[in-house]
Amino acid sequence: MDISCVFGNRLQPIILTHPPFNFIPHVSSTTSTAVPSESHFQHTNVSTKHTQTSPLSFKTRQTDAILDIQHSSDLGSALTRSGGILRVEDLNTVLRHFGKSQKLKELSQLFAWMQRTRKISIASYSSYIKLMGKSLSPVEALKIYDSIKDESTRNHVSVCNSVLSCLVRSGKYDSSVKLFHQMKRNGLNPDIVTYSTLLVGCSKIRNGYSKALDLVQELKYNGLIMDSVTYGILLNICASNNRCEEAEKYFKNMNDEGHTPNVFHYGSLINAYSAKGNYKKADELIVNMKDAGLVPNKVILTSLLKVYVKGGLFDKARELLNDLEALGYAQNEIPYCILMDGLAKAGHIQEAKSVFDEMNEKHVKSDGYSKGHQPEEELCSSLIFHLGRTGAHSQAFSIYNILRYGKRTMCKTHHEKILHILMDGKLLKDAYVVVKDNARSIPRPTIKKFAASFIKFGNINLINDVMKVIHSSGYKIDQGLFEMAISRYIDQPEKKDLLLQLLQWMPGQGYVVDSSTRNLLLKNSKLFGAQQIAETLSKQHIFSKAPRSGEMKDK
DNA sequence: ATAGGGTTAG
Repeated sequence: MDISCVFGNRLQPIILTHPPFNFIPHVSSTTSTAVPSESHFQHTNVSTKHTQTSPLSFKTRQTDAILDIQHSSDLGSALTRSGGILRVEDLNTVLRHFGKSQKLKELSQLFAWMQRTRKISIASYSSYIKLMGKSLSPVEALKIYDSIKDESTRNHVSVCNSVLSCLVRSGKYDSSVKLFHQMKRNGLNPDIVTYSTLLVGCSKIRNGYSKALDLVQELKYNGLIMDSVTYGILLNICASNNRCEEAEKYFKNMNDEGHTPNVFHYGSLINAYSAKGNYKKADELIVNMKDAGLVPNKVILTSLLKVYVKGGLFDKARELLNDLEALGYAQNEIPYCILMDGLAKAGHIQEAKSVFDEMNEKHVKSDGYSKGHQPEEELCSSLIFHLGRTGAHSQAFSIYNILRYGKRTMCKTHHEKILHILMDGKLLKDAYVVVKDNARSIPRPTIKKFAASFIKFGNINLINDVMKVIHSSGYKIDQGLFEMAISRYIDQPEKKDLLLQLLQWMPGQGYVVDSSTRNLLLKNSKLFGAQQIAETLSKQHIFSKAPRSGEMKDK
């Protein structure tokens, strides 16, 4: 079989890295385990002193040899010293041990030694490919597979299944399907492990549900029997694709076929119910689960919380959250987030806020499930969104501030979002604070909208400050805004000083009033003292001419 | 002897 079909080009055989020894993998499923133990000694230089004088039993010496190889600081000499006494099965155990403890160097060194001394079996290849695929790139695992020259090893189901799982694990669904077809073309009979592996692939892709159904049909057609693992994967797929009835059907089938469901099977089914908020069925399932002697764990109860929230049973959900707290299952933000978000969406803003406050009081932490995510921030942002949408502008702002002054870094887009909410709520002074601190992270159109609304409706005493702040953030103030500001001052002539201040500030920053604003000012100049206005405007005029004459001089 | 699953968060 040629794996190159999977990536389209022929992969470099691994042989190149270990030149003279591993050409002929001298492996077949029959010879590997049938090697008589005495023959091991001809491959290595086992210390004669050890083998002859040791009073220990052969079994004990094997155990010692395993420990020697697992813990030696020099694997090469440990293998020379202790490798000979061991059977292939023992070496496979050590191989898996190195894989489990992430000792990659030792893992490949031992495998190379096993190839060289031909103490290697199908199981060694299956394990090695699986372990390498877990920690290294799948390409590396494929190279290993490609380097296998022995047909019966290459075409072995468990070896192929290992490669399949490497592909699936690294998200290469299409490649895994290609390999699957190649396997069948080579006359290999896929087994239930093959199908389960491919089903896992279906659970990781979009629209995997119908592909999963095809595979189930095919495996049944081939006379294979679904087991509890296969059912587990299928239930998972149903739950995440909103296929509640189908999940129920598979759950029933597996029971009928004599497979006892575990917490994960129950969990998937509850999860399927949670999408629809089917609390009656979920409650019933929890009862069945307890009757079966299983204890609902944190994940199951959290899913149940989701069911209640989705079903609108907020009192029951609140009660369940208390239970979760009592059980120590509410140490991360997830359950609070579920309830809060449900409340916020249903318009129960005050209740959502109180759950939020409670969560903060309890110093709930992120527990690593969030993998680099910032769920606390996400839930805040969701709450801010819902609070803003339902008109609770100042509450939204208080949550923004918790985020802002919390230790976490926050996403720049929050500034813009809260700004819109504050403007909707006419909380312009708060909006001003947000702009002042974050002007550079806010897009120009939003700045413009803010400035316009502040100039029209904000505190008149702060208009000039707003102008200065947005200007120094790099925003070029347009005539429309100046005109609005000046009209506002004209409406309140007692703020004449502020108007003059603005007019005097403008030319220094390269701004001049346009002719219509100028006329507006002159028309109303008696309100402010015609003399002063005229003087200030003429200064602007001089400034406006100055840069142009400067340009001329340069030429 | 080897290969396949494991969950919560719009």
